[in-house]
Amino acid sequence: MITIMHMSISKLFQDARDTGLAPGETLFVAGDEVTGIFMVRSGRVHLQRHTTHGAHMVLQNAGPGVVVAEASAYSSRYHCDAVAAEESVVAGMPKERFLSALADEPALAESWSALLARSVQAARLRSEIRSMPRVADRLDAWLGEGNALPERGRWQEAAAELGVTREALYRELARRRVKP
Amino acid sequence: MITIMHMSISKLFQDARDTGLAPGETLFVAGDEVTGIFMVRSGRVHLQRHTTHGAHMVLQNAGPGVVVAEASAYSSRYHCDAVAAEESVVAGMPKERFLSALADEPALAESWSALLARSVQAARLRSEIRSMPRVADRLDAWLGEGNALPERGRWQEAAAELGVTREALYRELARRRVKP
DNA sequence: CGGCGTTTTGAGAGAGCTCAACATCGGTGG
DNA sequence: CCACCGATGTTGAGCTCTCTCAAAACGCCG
Repeated sequence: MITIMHMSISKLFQDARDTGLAPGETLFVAGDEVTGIFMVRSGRVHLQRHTTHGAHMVLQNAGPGVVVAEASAYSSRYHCDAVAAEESVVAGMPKERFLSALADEPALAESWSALLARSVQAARLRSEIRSMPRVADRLDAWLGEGNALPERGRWQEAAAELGVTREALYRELARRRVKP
Repeated sequence: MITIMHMSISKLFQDARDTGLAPGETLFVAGDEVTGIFMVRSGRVHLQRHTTHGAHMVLQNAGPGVVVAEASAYSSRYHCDAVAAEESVVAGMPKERFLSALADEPALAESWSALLARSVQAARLRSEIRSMPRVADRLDAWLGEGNALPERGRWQEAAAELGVTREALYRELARRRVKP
């Protein structure tokens, strides 16, 4: 069932305009007007917000088939930044066209609602993970949710997603290597 | 506009069945089958999950007019517990009836999607708050978001919502009383 | 080889968590 | 009215853990 729902939203983006993104390239930043809705075709796009002193926190990790910043469809301006974590391609379509398509097709609207509902659960899970004080607990909960540690050279991204400093994650990983 | 969207979902619950909840009474627990959708009429219902050693964490603070566990509409079973934080009344309607009403009325479906979108933003904000290491920062961010400290006798609830221990919140409040 | 970014490791300080004692308040029942 | 009781608020001391600053060791690529 989930696959079917996923398919119908994907189909809506079939004839959308594709754009390539280089690693680190930004799709939009907080404050920008919301004119389009984007779906990741390949690669990975991070929805993030800046904290104090330059550090950034990941609020959504959008892989292939995932809509970036779903919640912005009903806002006039973005609340976060979106940047490509790697070489990516995103499909974009005008917000008005997207919303009218939902209004015309009830089945599509239901798929969209179900997708938003899963985003709510994902975001709540993230907040649950981040309220754990110990890095070890956060990592366990994150790994237990189907997430996997990225390849070497990208561990910092995992740290940002867990809401901890790089050093703290490195130490935890070292601790696990010697004493699992 | 927000008010209008809010109204239409509320109207859907006009002829729903009301149930009273005593303080501390549970509406449902994690694992229960999702048979109905609930909206808070009066009082306050907390959506929460148990952590280790009995402490609980608030994932949603549903006041009057707010739908409890919106994300569960597309799940077969609940992922969290819902308990009344105070004397409350909730309106419940069968899940099938709720979903078919959305399918029949496009305007209603759009309101529902917009409501889910706001829940996503709220949950993301919560995760942002909880990834702050200092209690003072969490409290500031929480207060800056329209939240207010509850009356005396319910400060622990605020602590649960901020994801900190009671003592930590008490100390921070004491710190602010003497040196604002 | 020489940068540049990532990974590793060290040391110190800060802040929350835990356990614990005690005060305060509200309600109950003798 | 007062003693008792439970829950909430308050404060203290110690521990643990992360954060911060800092300095290396790798690893990759021009």
